Amino acid sequence: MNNEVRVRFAPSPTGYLHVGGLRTALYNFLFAKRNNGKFILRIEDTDRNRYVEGAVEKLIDSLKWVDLEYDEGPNKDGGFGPYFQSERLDIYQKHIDKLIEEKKAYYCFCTPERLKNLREEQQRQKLPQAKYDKKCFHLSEEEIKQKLDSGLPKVVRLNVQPNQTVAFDDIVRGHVEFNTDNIDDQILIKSDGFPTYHWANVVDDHLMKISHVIRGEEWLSSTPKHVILYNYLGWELPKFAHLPLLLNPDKSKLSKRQGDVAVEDYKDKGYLKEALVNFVALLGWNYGDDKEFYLLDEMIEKFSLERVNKAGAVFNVEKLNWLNGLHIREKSDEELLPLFKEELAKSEYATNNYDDDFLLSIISAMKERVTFVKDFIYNCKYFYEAPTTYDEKIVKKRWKDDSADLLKQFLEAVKQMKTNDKEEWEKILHEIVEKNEIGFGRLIHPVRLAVSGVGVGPGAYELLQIIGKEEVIKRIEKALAEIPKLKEQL
RNA sequence: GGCCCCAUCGUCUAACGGUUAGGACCUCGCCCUUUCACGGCGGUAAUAGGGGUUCAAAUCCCCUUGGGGUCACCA
Repeated sequence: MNNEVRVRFAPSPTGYLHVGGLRTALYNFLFAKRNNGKFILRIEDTDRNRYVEGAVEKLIDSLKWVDLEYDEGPNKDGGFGPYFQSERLDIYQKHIDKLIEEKKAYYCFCTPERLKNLREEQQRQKLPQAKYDKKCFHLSEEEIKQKLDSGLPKVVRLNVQPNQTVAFDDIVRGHVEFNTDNIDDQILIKSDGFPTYHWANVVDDHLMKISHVIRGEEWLSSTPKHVILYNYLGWELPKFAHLPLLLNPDKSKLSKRQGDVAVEDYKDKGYLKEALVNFVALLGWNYGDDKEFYLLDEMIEKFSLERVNKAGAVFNVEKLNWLNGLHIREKSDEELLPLFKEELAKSEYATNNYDDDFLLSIISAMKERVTFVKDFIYNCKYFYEAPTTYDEKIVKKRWKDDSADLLKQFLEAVKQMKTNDKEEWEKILHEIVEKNEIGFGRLIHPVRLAVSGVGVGPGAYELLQIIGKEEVIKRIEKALAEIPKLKEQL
């Protein structure tokens, strides 16, 4: 027996990677890397009714996007494959036969109708819990053989012994106990021959030598069934760690109804993978200090299951936004450039060919004041095109009686400019301010308005430099013609 | 409803018997500043309630309340 850490992320391919799934995958990944173990991806596709075209690919793409590369899994055999449960049917069958032989599991031929009636009857009697009545467990050998031969639809159920205590120790929750009276004879093999989650999961975790089962809390109440199975099979129990749930703002389990839940939604909205991962990691885990900015490698160094919280955590987008801005600011301009170009390609300016120096100068000017990479476009459209309107509030507030005259002086000075250096912009601005003996804002505000159409943005010298001499001249001439008229109307 | 899990500012969390209950997001104020931001400083804001145990309880135990999960031939 070796004690290599092997963990798995075992999603069912329902179409996309849920952010809750991302957190589960992340903790598995961090735990594996922290302990020099293996992170395995296993696809739990045992429900053929829920088959979704392309879901596995999307799942893998999302995992790849956030840099959670698996060590073993689809197209990456580590000797424990296949990693699709739908390709392991014979394995589940082989092990179930042994269980049936030992009466630890049994065939059940009850029809869905009978099951439905049974449940309804139990509800009518206000029984504390609806459970299968074990009818088929009491079938004689002959009856079973006869029904089997006749090809009746059948399932295989777990034979749960009455009134026993099933206990296990959970790394995040501690000691947990259940009484088997509250546990149903779970179906292990469905009538279509496919295993249920419970059966496939236990068999695979054992065969794939999974050392730690790290999954969402929604699995806690079915864990005793799994424990019973491990015991029946004589297999060693893995360590369990049930993670707190991710919650909607109203504290219910995070759902699509109340916002975006797919990783790709966040990607599309322009979140950085680093920010999403950082954020989701902190939903249920912290190292014990005040650090909140994390890159994947730093998390690997510090992660431990012992410091995972028990209580569910509300997925709070505002903090995610803050982290996104933080991660943008932590990246170099050069790192940001390709991300910026991606957004540009999706924008109305896609067909324009901007050179890197221009884009880099926008990044440098705007980096401190954005939340998203796409803000490099939409928060400062004046870098890409001349303003078509002027912010009325700013016109009202900043356009004074002498503004037109000052702008004219500025225009003349601009026309004389020899370079497009920041220093020269600064110089001519200051000369006009001194000559007219006015405050700096008196000139700067009208200039900003004329050139950008708005009252906010980066520093004036940078602004002018990025827009450039020729364009500044055009914009000021236009503003001179339009703003005074606008001012009159207000 | 049965079973199980959980419970510190609005939100994410720290404090693993002894702290003026700390940090972050949000929000508000001030500073920086040509604007908006960034940044800095400061404010508002929490141990769900009740019993125990203890010299001492947010922390341990019990009850109540509240929230959540789960009770499928879905995972």
